[in-house]
Amino acid sequence: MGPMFISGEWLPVSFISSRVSQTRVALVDCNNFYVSCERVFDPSLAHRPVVVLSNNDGCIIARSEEAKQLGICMGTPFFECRAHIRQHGVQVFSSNYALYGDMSARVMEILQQFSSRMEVYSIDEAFLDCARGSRENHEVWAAQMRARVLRCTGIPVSIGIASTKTLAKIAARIAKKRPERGGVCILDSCEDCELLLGAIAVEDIWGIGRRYAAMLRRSGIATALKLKHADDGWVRRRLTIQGLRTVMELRGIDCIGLQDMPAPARGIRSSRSFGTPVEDLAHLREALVEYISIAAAKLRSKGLSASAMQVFITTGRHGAGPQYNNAATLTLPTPGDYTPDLIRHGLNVLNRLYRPGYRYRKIGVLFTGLQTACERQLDLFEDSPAADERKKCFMGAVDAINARWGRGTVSFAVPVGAGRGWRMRRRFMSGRYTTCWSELPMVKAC
DNA sequence: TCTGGGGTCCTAGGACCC
DNA sequence: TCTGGGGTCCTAGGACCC
Repeated sequence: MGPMFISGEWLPVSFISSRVSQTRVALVDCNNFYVSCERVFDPSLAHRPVVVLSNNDGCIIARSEEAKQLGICMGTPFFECRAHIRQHGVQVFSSNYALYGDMSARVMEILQQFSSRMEVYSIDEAFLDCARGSRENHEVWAAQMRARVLRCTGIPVSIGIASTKTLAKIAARIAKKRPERGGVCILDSCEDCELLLGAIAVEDIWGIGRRYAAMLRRSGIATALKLKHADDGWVRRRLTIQGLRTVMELRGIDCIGLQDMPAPARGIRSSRSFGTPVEDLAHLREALVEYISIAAAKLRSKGLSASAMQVFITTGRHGAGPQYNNAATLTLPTPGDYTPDLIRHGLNVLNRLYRPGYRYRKIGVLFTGLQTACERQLDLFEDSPAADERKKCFMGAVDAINARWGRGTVSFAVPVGAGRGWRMRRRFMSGRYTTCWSELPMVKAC
């Protein structure tokens, strides 16, 4: 069956098929994931307020329930709430992605045992296709899943089940907010659904962010229930086709579908804010080389070559002083994944971009026009096959060493004098307990 | 005095997500 | 003093083509 034409737009096939088949999708969401990871390896953190900071110890990005109750908000700059945090004895961690990434992989491996189709949506969430069955069957299935994830990894999860992904997200939210439901919420009957949607604020809907929520509220739409019954044409004009899909999904019509085959990446980026502002070109070059190396390793790990690269530098949006944000894109002579070539091009772009006299806060690189080896257009004048093979062997060796001994064990140098003050701050790091031999947790015998 | 129409491709910017 | 990083999709507008 082909796609269906509705309200001036094509919607996917699933628009029709779902009405007939009444599929069910589950969203499994790890509770306060980063905090939960830290707690697994330090049980003394249980029942205590804990927060995890973003890179560079900038903002609050994860909070335990106790920290939420202290009024600590998501995204708050750390320096603004430091006094509050100290006063209440909140435990603070820098983000430890080596640990969270590995814990995530363990959770996903277990979830996979519960469904033939699964979409890993983010580091702490997955959508699963529910087998056909009664509500009772789904309740048992979800309860088993929660118990097994908790037993095998120590991570608590909430599960929402509904006919569309958008409704499943809402169900999981309800499951998390109302502990009496045992961590599982199934949205199915119409009356039940309408009642619950009336209590969901419009900004808490998946796909409705701050801007859209403000606009909707100004137009008298404050709840998920109101949005569900909004006029299609109006939604289409004000929220684009994406917004119309969200509304359809609230009505129980599947417009997004489960993506169990991950789509190929469209862009690969690496960037960081500096620990302290940087003014001179030499330090910018040093930082850029590092980020190009990271992004290029990611390209190779996915078997991709980039056909264009964008370099961007910024003085940041906050703070006093003159501001300068700029980016420049370069189409590469031939698509590639070879770090030294990419560094050479990147440094040339940076030379064009750099203006002296600014305090830079961030630099980064974005690779686009990604293609797989078999898609790659060959260049009549490019390296000989032997030279190409040498490059491949060389990068393969570098990647293998860095995979075994840690990122940056072997790196590309640029001439630079001073220290590395630009490196990001990570003052509250826990150990890489699961991915680094020297940082395994120790148990003391009494 | 009078100067087309329809299409594709690319990019920048804005919205969203975790 | 101190405000993350890495993604996605959609739209509008410009360049270009016949």
